[in-house]
Amino acid sequence: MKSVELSKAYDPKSFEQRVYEMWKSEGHFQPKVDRRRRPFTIVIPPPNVTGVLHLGHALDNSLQDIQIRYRRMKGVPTLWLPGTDHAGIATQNVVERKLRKEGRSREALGREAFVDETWKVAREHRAFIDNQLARIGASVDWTRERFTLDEGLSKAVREVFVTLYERNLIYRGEYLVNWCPSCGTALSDDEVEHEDEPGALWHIWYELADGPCPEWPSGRIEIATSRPETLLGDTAVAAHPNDSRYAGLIGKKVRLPLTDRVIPIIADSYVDPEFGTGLVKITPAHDPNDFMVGQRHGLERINILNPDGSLSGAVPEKYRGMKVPAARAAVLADLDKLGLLKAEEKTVHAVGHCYRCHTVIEPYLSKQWFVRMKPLADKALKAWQDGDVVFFPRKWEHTYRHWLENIRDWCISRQLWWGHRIPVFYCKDCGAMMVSREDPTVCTQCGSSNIYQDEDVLDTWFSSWLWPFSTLGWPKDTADLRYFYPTSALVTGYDIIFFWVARMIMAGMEFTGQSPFKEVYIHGLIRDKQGRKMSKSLGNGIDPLEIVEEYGADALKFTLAYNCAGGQDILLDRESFKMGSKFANKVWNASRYILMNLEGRTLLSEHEMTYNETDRWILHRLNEAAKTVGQALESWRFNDAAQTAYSYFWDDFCDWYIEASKLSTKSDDDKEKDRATTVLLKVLDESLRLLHPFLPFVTEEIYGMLPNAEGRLISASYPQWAKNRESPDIQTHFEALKEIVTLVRTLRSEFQISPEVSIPLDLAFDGNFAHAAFIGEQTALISLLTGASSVSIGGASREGSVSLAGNGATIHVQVRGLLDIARLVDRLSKEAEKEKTYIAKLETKLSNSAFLSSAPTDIIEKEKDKLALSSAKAAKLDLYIRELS
RNA sequence: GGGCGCUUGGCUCAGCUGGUCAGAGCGGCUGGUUUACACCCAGUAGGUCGGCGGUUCAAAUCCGUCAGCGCCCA
Repeated sequence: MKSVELSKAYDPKSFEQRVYEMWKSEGHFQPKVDRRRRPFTIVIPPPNVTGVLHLGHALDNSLQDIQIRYRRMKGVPTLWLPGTDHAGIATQNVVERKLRKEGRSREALGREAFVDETWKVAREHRAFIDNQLARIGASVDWTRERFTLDEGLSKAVREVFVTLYERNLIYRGEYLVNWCPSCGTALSDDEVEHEDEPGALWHIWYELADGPCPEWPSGRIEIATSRPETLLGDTAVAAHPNDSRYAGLIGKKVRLPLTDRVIPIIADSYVDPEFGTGLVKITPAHDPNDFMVGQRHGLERINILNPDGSLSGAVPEKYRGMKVPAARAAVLADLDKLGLLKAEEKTVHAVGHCYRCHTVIEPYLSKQWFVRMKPLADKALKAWQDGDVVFFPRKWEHTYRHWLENIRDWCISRQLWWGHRIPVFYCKDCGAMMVSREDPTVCTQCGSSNIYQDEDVLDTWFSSWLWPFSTLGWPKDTADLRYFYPTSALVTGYDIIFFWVARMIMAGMEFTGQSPFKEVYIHGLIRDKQGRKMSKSLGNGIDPLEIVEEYGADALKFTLAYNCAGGQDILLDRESFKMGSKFANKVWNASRYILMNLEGRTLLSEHEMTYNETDRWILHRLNEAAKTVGQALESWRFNDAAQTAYSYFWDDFCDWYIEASKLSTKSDDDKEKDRATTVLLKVLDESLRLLHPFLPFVTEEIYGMLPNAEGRLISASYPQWAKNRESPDIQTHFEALKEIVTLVRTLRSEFQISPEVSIPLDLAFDGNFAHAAFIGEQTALISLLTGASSVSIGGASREGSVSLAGNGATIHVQVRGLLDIARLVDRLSKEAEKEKTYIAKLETKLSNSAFLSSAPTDIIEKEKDKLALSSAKAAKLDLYIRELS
């Protein structure tokens, strides 16, 4: 057989894209549907079509890829469905910015042309995102890629809207909504981010309309507000009905400052008598609480804002057109001039911002569409209570439950052009409203053709919440839907549990009667080393493609998985990815070594193979690793899985097994060289399988060069734990061997005995040493690993030797002449000291009658064993010290 | 105001259901050109597991409390 030459350096750029294209063109990403087997399905959390994948996406997709590859190799029909989200507000903003730069505008273009333009941009960006996904190695089934605005998905959206309307779960009404003046649209409560900001509480005098009176001689009352400009829309002042201070004022009127209006003083239990002065201005059109007070008291709602956030015609002339901050300043200045501004008290309060553009949100009165959430939430809660959906880690179930139990109706209409148009039509003649699956041509009430469609579009999340089944064909009863739905798992970050995860479960329950996925794995967020969220404005973001360029996609994936523990956030910088890169390099070089030594070798067939002790040891280790990795992946412990694979490959396979194999491969015995090479290739083959989910590219590339490999690694079988691979005895024997080797190496290192100096070793065993027979057969190996000139068992002259104490074994090393004896004595003394401290601890424990009577017997036995070992070791150390002195 | 998380060697962090779990990677230090790998090898550096109290034969691991940091929801 010929050797296989791998390039000297691991260079992921030279093969990653080629390998990806190969997988894709050979159809490995497509599920091999087998009706008899339950499939493993994940739908990708669809990224914004006009966005760019950041490290968070890289993490999310790496984790999904690992799971998908693992299941695929286990022979499970596996589907990972990719796609993108039209992201209404974000995308519209992107396109509007682009238009502005070109000197154009949405308004000038008109709706139709603008939507066309947006489609163009979306298509371009989508190709960009697809490429990013491919570059990080996502093994998604591109033939099933979906977009939330696809025809089928749009049909699903419409079906859901109409059905919910028919079930009386969608309604339209005029309410206070969260309004983003910059985006010019309403938002749902979840799309508002609250931040504490420095502000103030201004105390303002409101004068009684009828002047001073016996009940209120001062003739004026003090109101505290954090938003003084809204007083222009006040329609009442309220006190708590039980607040005796103001009992005499209820029913009287005050003159509203800066206006010519007179408004009543009312009593409402919403008012907190402890807060401020206990008197509150009521602005029903600009505060959610005031809105409800207004409803109870039939107060007028005066909307003082225009959609762009400027003050409307409802306010006195001089304030019209001012934006809120300017209006606030003007109102305060004017109040001060009039002597009506009593005081300014600095405070901090939570201010809502738009999650897309960070503009301050205004409560704004408008007619919008809402989903009645309570009935949907109840079903989603039940799914969780019944165990139909399980969160990993479990703690997120509290967040999920809390949100659902305190659910508020969902404002789903958006004043945008990009999105699913609301399927509601109005008749201009008779005013009828039609909610229908198909576009009507005439009014169903009066037959008039003078009808028009609602101008607004739906919240993007109104399509995202259908994603797990709309992507599989729903509402049609497709083969994919029947086979792959409900999906197996959802992988995402905790930041969208409300937005997305909970709503998907609601929609799944309502429309398919099942939770759309069985397991939800919630991972942490990627942050920089200071713990800050990565963001454009901070400039601390890391582009995953830059990492792919610098270190390779495998390094990216492995590093992320290795650091993904529980649901903890992951703190990273560019340097962090060296970890994965070094590991991939190690895999490359270990393989390179094995493949470069095939020259002239003949591989043995299965039936002529024999395994020596070291072979059985590594097969045992591999077997254990396969078991641990599998269990870890199935319980979503990515770090445990990655760490197990890492230490198996590096520590066991490279540092010990390959080194040990040189005993055979560098021997003169051709038969033995053939045998050893066969085992090396076999173990390498299985190791590559074990590592493939974490390092897909490099393992596939190497696998392709194995002389006896068949097919592609991506579709090869995953190592499974097997009983007949177990060799627990050899495992403990080998641990004893490693201890002996390490003792000698440490001696060499500490006393700087150069590698050229070959030293004779003689081993002696305690009477009850369980590994004596094994060690006795491994003298050649010990010699190789320690650089000893000879290894004998009990008998060599101890003249001129120093002694090293292991657990049950003693190594006599013929180097006394080379050592600084005083230093050796010092070292042995320290070691003996440590041992004695440990012994004392154990003795205390073992003389404690409470311990002896309460602890399980196996624990007591273990402690006794430890004591015996340590005592023997301490005794030996003392002996050696005496011998040297 | 309610809820959650974090505080382990210089740095970033693992440690599930309490008894070799005091660990990893990076960094540091010592020594290495044995033709797989210097993205390497061998060895090494001793951190009261935030403070206090409790439960237990036994706690980094459970409970309480305090302090600091962070997040989510009001």
